[in-house]
Amino acid sequence: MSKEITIPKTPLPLPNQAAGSARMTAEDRKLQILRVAVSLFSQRGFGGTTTKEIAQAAGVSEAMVFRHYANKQELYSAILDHKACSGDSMNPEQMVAEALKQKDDRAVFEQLALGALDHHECDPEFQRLLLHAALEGHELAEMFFEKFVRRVYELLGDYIAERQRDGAMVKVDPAIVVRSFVGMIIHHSLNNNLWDPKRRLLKIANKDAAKHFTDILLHGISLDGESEPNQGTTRKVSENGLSRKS
Amino acid sequence: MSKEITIPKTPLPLPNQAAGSARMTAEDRKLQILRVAVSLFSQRGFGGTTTKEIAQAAGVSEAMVFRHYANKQELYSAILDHKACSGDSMNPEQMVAEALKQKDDRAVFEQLALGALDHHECDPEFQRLLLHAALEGHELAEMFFEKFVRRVYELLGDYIAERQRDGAMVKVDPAIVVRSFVGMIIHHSLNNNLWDPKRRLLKIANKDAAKHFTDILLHGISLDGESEPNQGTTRKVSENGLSRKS
DNA sequence: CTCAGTGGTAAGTAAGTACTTACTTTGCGG
DNA sequence: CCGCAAAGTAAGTACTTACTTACCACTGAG
Repeated sequence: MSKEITIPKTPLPLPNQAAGSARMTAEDRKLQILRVAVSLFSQRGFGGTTTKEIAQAAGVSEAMVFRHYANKQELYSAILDHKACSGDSMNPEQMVAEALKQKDDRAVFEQLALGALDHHECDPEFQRLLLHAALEGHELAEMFFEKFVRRVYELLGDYIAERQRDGAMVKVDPAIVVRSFVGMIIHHSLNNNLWDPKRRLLKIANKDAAKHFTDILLHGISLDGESEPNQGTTRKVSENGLSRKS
Repeated sequence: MSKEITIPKTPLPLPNQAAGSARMTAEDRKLQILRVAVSLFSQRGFGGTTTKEIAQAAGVSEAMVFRHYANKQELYSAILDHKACSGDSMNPEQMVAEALKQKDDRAVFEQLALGALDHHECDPEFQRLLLHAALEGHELAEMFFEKFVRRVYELLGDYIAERQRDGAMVKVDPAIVVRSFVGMIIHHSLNNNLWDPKRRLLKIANKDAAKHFTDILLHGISLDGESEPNQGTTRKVSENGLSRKS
């Protein structure tokens, strides 16, 4: 008697479209298997998903899974490939190309934020999949990091450096600024998708979130216009009460 | 022949202390099993870790694992319990109690950030474990959220609301400000522990990171002292070049 | 010395697991 | 309508998994 409980196994999410599962072309079936596998892997992870479950969810026998994908690992890789490279993936460069040229700081950050938030919202599986991959040390997590995250850091970092040279932003290591901003966005998505899907702590439309994150990054929340933030270490903003301006 | 590859399985991290594994008291052995299990679960997750591996890593037979923990699930829960409740856990309230009373904004945020960053740095297993738990939908992830995250949001949120009433901070929903700040911190830790342990994108001491995150939150990176961030939607900060002040 | 109690094990067991084989159905061009 | 390749399956195989059982060895109080 195995008492393995593993993960509460929701009662199988996809008996799939119209049950019967009429005969499909190989291509279609392959894609369909991939799609149900995406859903299962994102819910239970690689180790937590069995090929049998995938087959059942697709409405075919297990052998079909292995007809289309040499082994489980290959299916997993195919999924990550598909998710990372397929058209619906985000393209940050072109997304803010216009704003970058115009040096419209607000537009650059806000559009990027909104794009990311929307993307994560309408495809929450992606974030889960990626997290699972990263935790499991899958090479494609690394690939995603190299091909996407790094690009965002370079894109935004270069822009910030330029604006610093313009005298429009204080001179902090641009990477730190990027990390802060990306952190706000990713963490917010992660909260929405993983920790607090009911939005108990914060219920806010993506548009507003993007706007506020951008506000905070560009203006900060303090009212003062002090331009030299890196001074004494334990300086107190004010002993008591209002610091500056009403 | 099973071709299961699952996760590359590093060649077994812990043959453990001095091999031989002399006879221990039940209590000691139980704790030792828990400790090696922490390490394995945090690396491979629940589904990815076998009881056999745990036993081997502890240098005992599998039966010993089940003598001390009724089943795998119980061991997993014991771990999360232990991690979440044991003394080394963070206590945000007392950590910044002093600063809160003095209304020392900088100290409040910076100390909290530094505390969290240090904690995540010296116990990276915790973050991984928690992520795994959240992804797998384990109830103790929810518990952590309720008992810890929520508290931080209330603590910081209340403080920010107070400072807003003081006229010391702009009036945005405090929850958004908290989310932004927590986002910077957690995301930074996540980067260090999960995505970029080599610090290719950003190599920075926790102290400096805490300081810069606090700077950005409290002052923002723009030089202007503009106090009304929520105005027209697509306003451009400046058409070109410097916006305000040098 | 004895003998109960505790720390520990070897060797199971039943139910998975990934993956295979040998076979049957189906649709479609000729 | 025939033939045949491609879509599909049932029933394995070899092995792993969580968990159990029945037994051993050391220790120290009486």
